[in-house]
Amino acid sequence: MPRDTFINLPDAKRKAITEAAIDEFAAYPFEQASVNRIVANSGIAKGSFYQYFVDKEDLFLYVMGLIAQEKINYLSPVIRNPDEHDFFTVIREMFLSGVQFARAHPRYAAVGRNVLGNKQAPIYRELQAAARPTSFALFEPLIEKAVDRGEVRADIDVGMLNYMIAAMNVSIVEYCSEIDPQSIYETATESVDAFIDLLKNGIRNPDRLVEEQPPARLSAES
Amino acid sequence: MPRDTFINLPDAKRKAITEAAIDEFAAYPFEQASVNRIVANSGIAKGSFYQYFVDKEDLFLYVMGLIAQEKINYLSPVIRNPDEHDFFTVIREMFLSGVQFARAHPRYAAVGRNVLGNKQAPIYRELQAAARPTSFALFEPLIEKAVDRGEVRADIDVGMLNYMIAAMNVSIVEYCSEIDPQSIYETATESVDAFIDLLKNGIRNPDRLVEEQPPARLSAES
DNA sequence: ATATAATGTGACCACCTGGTCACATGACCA
DNA sequence: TGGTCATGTGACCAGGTGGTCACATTATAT
Repeated sequence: MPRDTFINLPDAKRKAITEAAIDEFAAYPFEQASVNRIVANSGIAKGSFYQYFVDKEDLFLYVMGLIAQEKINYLSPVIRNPDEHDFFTVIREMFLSGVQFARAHPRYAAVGRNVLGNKQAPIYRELQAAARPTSFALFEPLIEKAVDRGEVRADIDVGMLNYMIAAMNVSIVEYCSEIDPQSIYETATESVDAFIDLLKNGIRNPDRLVEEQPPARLSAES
Repeated sequence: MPRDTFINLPDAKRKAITEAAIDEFAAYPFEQASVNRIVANSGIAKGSFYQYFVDKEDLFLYVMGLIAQEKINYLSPVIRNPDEHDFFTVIREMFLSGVQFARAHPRYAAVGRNVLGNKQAPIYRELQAAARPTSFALFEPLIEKAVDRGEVRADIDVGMLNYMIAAMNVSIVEYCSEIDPQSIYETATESVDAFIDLLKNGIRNPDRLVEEQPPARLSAES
């Protein structure tokens, strides 16, 4: 946690520091981020920095907190009340919120990407330990409920689907910002819908005759 | 490229250096990897290192070359002759080869993960620029051919599917090594098959009556 | 045995890192 | 005005970085 001296700082100064920190953590993963650059870019003295934060990590966690809070603002009512909606509607909203968040706050998204890489960095494990329980605990029951409702195939591996959807949630943001960096809203929506459709219906041609269905698993005598 | 002095080195010494380098790049991303640690762990003098390699980057690219070559060995005949097989058979083999490679060479896989994170690091962009053309150029036509053959839905976005499959190829390795670090062969095969099944058929319950099919895209008046 | 070339070596370089600390500055109060 | 206390400051620290270089060692060839 930042020290009181930081909290009591004039808004302009506090903002300057915060902005410089976000820039730095967006440009470099935690280990490579430089306190020297941050203080230089925010126009404060090195010594002052350590009166505001106990650590580089202290600052980093503070920034992550800002990001998390802003991210929550992007969760639509649909996601907050997931039980009242179709499963695919919920994850569609989730994907969309991710894409929109990344477009509205590209620097925040960059920070997130930097921490999501380096998964074996100690700092990641700390964050993960804190955040995972909530995210996973919230989502798995959602899938189970979707199965109960008959929206999702009953033979699905819940853990695996959970993992895959989480992975897709990241990939789709990457994909959208890659094919259309300016990210027109409609393009993103179309991409998300296409993703959802793939997830929902699969990519197999449904018109195809199912002659050779049995040997779906071949070449491995396990 | 390593200098001749490195190529001409006695096998034991060359191996010691290579091993130490792999360990280092598996433990740290390129920027944080330390030449000092590498020379210490391989028992050579700092000066000697720079007679073998021009750079830290030179060594890194050498190691990446080793990994790429070993990875190629894991590509089954099915992948080498993709046109002769069903599309889903090909990507099944691809996923499997990825999982098996990661199990057989965990350090290599760790190096790969470290470079796949830090996507904005200069070193990544260099590698990507070199490797992407081949990987993408090879795979996209495969999807197109699958569509022509009627194996895959014709209304699919080829670019997106390509992206998604590439992303899944990474996620599934992560998933497999997470649920079963020792990675029994059968477990991995089952997981891959489950993934393929999801990709193929989607997660929607096919038995469900398609009453509310039309309003699949709702809540966005785009 | 001697000259020459190739290779091994670690002290050293400039630079950067996160973090500290003695001191300067300034605000507030008596 | 003088005293007290919170805040601002940058020189400084130990330690690490990638990379160099003058020199020692070894191998080769004459």
